[in-house]
Amino acid sequence: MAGEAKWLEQDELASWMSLAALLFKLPGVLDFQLQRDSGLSHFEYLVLAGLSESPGRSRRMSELAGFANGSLSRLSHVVKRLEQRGFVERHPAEDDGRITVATITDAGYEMVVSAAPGHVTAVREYVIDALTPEQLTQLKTIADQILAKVDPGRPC
Amino acid sequence: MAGEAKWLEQDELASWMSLAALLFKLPGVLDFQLQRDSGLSHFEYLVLAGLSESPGRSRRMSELAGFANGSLSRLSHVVKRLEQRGFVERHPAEDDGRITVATITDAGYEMVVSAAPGHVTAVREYVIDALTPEQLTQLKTIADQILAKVDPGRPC
DNA sequence: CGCGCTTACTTGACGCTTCAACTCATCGCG
DNA sequence: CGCGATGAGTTGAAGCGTCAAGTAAGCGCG
Repeated sequence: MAGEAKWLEQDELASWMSLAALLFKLPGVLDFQLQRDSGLSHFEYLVLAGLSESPGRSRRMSELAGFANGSLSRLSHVVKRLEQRGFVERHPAEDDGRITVATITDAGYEMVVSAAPGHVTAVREYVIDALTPEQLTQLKTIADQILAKVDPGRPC
Repeated sequence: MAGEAKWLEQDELASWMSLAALLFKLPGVLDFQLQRDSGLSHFEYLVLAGLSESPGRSRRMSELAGFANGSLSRLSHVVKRLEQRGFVERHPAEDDGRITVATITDAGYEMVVSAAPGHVTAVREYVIDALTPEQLTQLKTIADQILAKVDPGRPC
């Protein structure tokens, strides 16, 4: 690789270690809470939440995949499982037969509604309450700056 | 769930969304870089890096699992694959036959040495260079505070 | 109007992680 | 010493994500 790879300074390293630990642990506890209290993976939750907020409680697959930050293939598998569990339905769009529209069922809707408060509470407990309002602002700025480097072509 | 689940305020939500995006994307690009340039997953890298820095380039399995933040079972599978690739060796400890000691081979050592600069460069590019020194300090403080809530029984 | 190209999704196979069983080795205690 | 309990790792099956290939519907141009 690069012949000139500068190792990290002590305080850079310390910051990175803290961030790395955060990157590893926070998703873990949030996933765990959802799975334990609602039997949903985080991705499944995002899918159901996305549908529940969409007009007609429906959305086409590729849009939904983008919303949930996953590949179309992944979404397809997940939606198949959610359909078997009775939380969503799939129908081809009337005007274009290539398009599949996923719709959340009443059972699915109740599932999100019951899962959401616990999830929000967990986010509040672990993140929001741990920080001062000022730190929250700093965090947003920091995260956005890193994201701009990581994924330059994204809105905001 | 909790009857009293307070939803997030607008700016809380915005900060959370940025953090959530970061949590999702940053591990992705870092993993991708390692995989592409060195053919190692992040976990494999951690295992090899952990061994390369240990006295005698060796460490017992359970210690190594803790270091790499993974289960013993996961480590066992991974080390088996790394052994098949010729990067590590496993031997029972002389004084206690229950213990397995993993040792990195020369090939494995060269692999970490060649992988490390690219990884460090990626961290620098995506994280360090995106922030001011002051923000790096803020980030460490923020991450540590969240981690204290998430995982109260951890050093520092 | 028909034939190839593109779009939108689905499917199957493979690899990795997890979970629960299982195998040994060692320790404690009578 | 013997034997159950505990500790350290390993293994196999099951589930999820990814990648590549497959299917089917629309579009476009001769």
